[in-house]
Amino acid sequence: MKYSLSEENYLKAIYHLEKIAATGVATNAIAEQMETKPSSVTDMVKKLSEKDLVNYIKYQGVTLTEKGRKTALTIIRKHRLWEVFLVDKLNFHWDQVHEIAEQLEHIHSEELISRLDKFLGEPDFDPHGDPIPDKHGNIKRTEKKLLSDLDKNQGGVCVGVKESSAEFLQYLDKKKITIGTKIKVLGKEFFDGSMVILVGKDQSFISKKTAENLYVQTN
Amino acid sequence: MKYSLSEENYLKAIYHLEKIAATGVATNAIAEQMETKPSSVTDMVKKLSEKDLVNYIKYQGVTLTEKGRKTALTIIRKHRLWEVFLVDKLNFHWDQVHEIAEQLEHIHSEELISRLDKFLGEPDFDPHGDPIPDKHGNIKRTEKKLLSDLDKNQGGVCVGVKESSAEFLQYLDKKKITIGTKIKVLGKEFFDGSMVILVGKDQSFISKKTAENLYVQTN
DNA sequence: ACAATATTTTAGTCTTATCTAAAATTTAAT
DNA sequence: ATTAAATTTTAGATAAGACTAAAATATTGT
Repeated sequence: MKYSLSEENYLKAIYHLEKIAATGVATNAIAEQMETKPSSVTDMVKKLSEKDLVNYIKYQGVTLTEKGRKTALTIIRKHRLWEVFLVDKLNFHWDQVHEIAEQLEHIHSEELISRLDKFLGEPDFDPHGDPIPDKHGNIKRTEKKLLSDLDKNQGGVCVGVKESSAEFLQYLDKKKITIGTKIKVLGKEFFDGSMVILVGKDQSFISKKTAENLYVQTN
Repeated sequence: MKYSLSEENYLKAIYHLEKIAATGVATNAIAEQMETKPSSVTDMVKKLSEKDLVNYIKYQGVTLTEKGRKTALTIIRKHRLWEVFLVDKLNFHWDQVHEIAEQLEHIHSEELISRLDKFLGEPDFDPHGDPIPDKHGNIKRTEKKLLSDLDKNQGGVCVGVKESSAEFLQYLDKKKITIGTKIKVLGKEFFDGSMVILVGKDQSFISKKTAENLYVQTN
């Protein structure tokens, strides 16, 4: 099945919101995510429901059906594979690729994605450390922690970011932190949650907010 | 300026039709090319005229303005660069890439195309032998050339013969080559100047002498 | 419990791009 | 030079997706 740009974007948004909200995803939440109005969301959600992509009961929010989840995951797969292409092959910086990938993710061609995947070496993670679903929609789940949850002297490898705004990514760059960077907590200030950490060989000071948006793999 | 998918497709169609029709491009011709109805064309053409992309006088067909031509050429540039990507990097066959490139050509990002161009080695021709406009919309305008002067992978349309003996013309007939036939150079032998060429869908072997007597148009 | 507030849905409108049917204009034929 | 035929335009309708304003339902605070 081929879905419209709008339908695909809604599915993606609902998928991401479903991970956060334990209950059915609220109309208002979708509206905010999509930068549209709640009434528009209601209309679209009805249409997606007709197509068996979401479960929808009036006033009770939305959940993805299996079909909807699979569809969302193929779009996310495409988005992340294109991001790898943009960074690895075209040498874009990791904070420049989101907007372009938002467009590329809607190109319809299974063959294209299959070949792109091979061309890129069948990567498991995108440039922000997010996992790339395989063609069946399976995600390689690795437990990752927020840097803010590490204790003093604990260390790990940066594997992703929670927030991926260009501002934050550029800030991380300035701090010489990127996917794969080794980090160790040298000190943690109790009163404001700020940290002194070791980044490679240099000390760095980061705020609680930063630590709460950086995922590390500890092993 | 950013134009809609539909607007871009109309501009492209008009560009291609303008090369054939000496006069203003007919509404019906556009409708056929776009697989739509003449009345739809009239509507769109009015809109393009408002935006100063085409010159339009009722009942007298359309021509592209300078702005329209430039815009059409950037879309064609994108289309052809993506085709090179699909064939050279993803190993698609040259007859599989058109449909996918039709989608990719509408991705909006100058930076992307600039980097893609570099990544591909700034190619001058697409996999079908069509020339790739540069970022300013300039096409390597090659008026009619001798087939023997073409490089590998370059293509063109047969537009004439240098020698017009019956023998030669009969030979061309046997080779299924006539005015308007599309030809692409698949291989060129250095030592005797002979060529393997694609005539329509079939391969053919021709001598240097033959190639030196065939004019092709490469744009 | 029940009023106040927040959320969600409905109803009706708008825009873009398309269509059909009918009218206007141009081109071709005798 | 008229008429017939083909082309093009207009007028009005439709579908997708979004919006506003108002109505319906849920949630919250006391």
